[in-house]
Amino acid sequence: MPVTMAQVAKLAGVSKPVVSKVLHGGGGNTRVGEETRRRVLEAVRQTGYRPSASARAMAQRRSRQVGVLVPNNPGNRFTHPLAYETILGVNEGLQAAGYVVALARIDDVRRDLADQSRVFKEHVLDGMIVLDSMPADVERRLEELIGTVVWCDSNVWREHGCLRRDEREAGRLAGQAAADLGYRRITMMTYAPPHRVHFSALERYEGVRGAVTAAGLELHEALEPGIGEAAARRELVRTLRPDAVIVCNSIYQAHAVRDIANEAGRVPGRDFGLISCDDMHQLDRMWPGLTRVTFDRYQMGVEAAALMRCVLDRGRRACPSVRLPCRLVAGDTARRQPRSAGR
Amino acid sequence: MPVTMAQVAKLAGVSKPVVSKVLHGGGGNTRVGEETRRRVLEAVRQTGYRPSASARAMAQRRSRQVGVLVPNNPGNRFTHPLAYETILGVNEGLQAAGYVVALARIDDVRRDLADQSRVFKEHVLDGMIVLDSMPADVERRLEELIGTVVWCDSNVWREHGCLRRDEREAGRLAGQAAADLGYRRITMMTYAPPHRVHFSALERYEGVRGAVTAAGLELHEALEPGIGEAAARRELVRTLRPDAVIVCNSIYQAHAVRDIANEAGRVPGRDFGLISCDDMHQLDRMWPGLTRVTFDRYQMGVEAAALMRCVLDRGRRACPSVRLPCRLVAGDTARRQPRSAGR
DNA sequence: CTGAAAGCGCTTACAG
DNA sequence: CTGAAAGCGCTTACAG
Repeated sequence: MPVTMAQVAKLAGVSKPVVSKVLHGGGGNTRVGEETRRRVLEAVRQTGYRPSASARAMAQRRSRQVGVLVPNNPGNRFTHPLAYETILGVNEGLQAAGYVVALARIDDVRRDLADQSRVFKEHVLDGMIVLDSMPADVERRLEELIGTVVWCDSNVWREHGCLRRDEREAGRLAGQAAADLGYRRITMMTYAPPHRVHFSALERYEGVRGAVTAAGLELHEALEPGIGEAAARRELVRTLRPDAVIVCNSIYQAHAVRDIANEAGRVPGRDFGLISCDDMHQLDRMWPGLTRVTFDRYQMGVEAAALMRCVLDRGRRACPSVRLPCRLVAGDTARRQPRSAGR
Repeated sequence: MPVTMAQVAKLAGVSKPVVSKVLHGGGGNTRVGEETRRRVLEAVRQTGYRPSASARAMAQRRSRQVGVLVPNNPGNRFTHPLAYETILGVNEGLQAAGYVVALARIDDVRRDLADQSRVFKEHVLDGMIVLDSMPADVERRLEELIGTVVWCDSNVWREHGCLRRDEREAGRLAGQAAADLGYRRITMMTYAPPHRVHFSALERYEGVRGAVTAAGLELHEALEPGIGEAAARRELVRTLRPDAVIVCNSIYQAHAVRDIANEAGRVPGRDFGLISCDDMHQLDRMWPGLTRVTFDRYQMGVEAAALMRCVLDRGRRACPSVRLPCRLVAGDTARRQPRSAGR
């Protein structure tokens, strides 16, 4: 049997409210005699008392628990691994404020109420941070189930309570770099669109295109070849030339392109240019030289946590949405091209 | 104000215990009249009632909440990204059994009680799944704070309640492959040891060495060059020959080696052999051709969840530790070598 | 099969 | 500055 507050109170020779005040100062009348406080803390120490979160939650009618909803498409149980960086940032930002972070996955929301996760079926969360985009019906459902939602890196974008990287700027930086370095042929890798396109793909594309056409160049497009698509892979290899640069949407795409190139004995930076609109942690070890737009996803998580606290403490209206900046990292997979015509 | 069980009971014209029984059947005397049950469910539907997790937790003295502890070394806030795969598996396995998964990070345990995370400071968890190894003092502390701990992919290994990949076998498979393919010079990449070496590094090394020496070959070793270490990188490149193979410990290391090679215009599979003892999700997109030992980390999470449920339901003694298998994926970064001497 | 009562361990007004 | 009481929303024996 764990130690209870009543036991601590008894040992300290005070009442429960006093113990409660000593442990969770703040609120209006926090004043407790110096001597009393000492006795209470000593009793806590002696007994090894640890409060019961559920009792507190019940009395206060708030769990001090925030959920993080991660995407989990049926058919791909492990979508969007980069979300983990953000999750850890969220954890840092929330736990520092006394919140516990609970994990939830998108499938949970879609199932019928009967076999839903407790995160949705019961009242467990004070709020939910949604990472990445969700199907529209899920988004609607969420706001009913959980009062307080913060949308992070999601297609949902409103005046308040949302958070995003400036994806258009990411695209612009990548496109600008391609043009500035003097590449003649700029190709952006695109995806075959899934059910619903993530806003970042559109924004990045617009950003790249804007910068490239502003430089008076044409933007080519190419679909990322699948693993088994030998013909498409060969086709891609054919476009790889020293004065051609591939602009990738994601880091996975960049890896895939390097792999396809390597397979044909080609190396980025030497045989063709390669720029990624996105980044990932550990890249400094895996591929430090990749020319890319970098962005601190962990920090995004920390900011999402701050936004959630704002919404929880001061209401949604008080918390304007945030757009986070990004910057270019010059690497060696895209290099300055020799001037073509006489200077 | 959320709907309460009392309101549901009133609307259905029954008492609270009846509602409780209808909603959470099981236990001894679950029998409720068919008509009564119908009325209750109808009332639940009409009111949109959702139980309060904390009230239930308090009455039952269990939170139905399990923590996942992830490593988070000071100085590297984002250690071990692969853990995310396991976390999602844990989530799947536990939420299906009605548990909520909470995240915790190692730093939380080390700090003084005063500013610890609530996950440790209060009673919030029924149990904790530890992913990866923790400093020894943390491990000791954990068992005091949380009664029920499951060790997953950790240096802690006992008769009961632990879970690991068979790392020795992973090394053996990699070493065996290197030898079988006919490479003359086999080099294993090692790390400069950190504070405390993860068991997998030792086991993999032993596995590789066993297989290589059994084949009558010598196992060379090399330290993974850091990013700035130009001399070491050149040195590594010098050892790259068509009849030489590099065996990497981790997937990050494999990427790093490929990067160093590419920098010098070398390509794995053509100019030298490359085998990884480890794998990661999304590799099928990033680097499908890498010859490697594969292992389903997500599944490990699912199994860790099962182990936790076992420990929670039937006690530690009833749950023997588990060692998970792995297998080789033949890729194209390591190829069969031409026979040297006459056949 | 169903209901009334007690209790889980806290916090929050409310008196002193 | 401190204590006694009521209440948070459930579940668990215990009677009927």
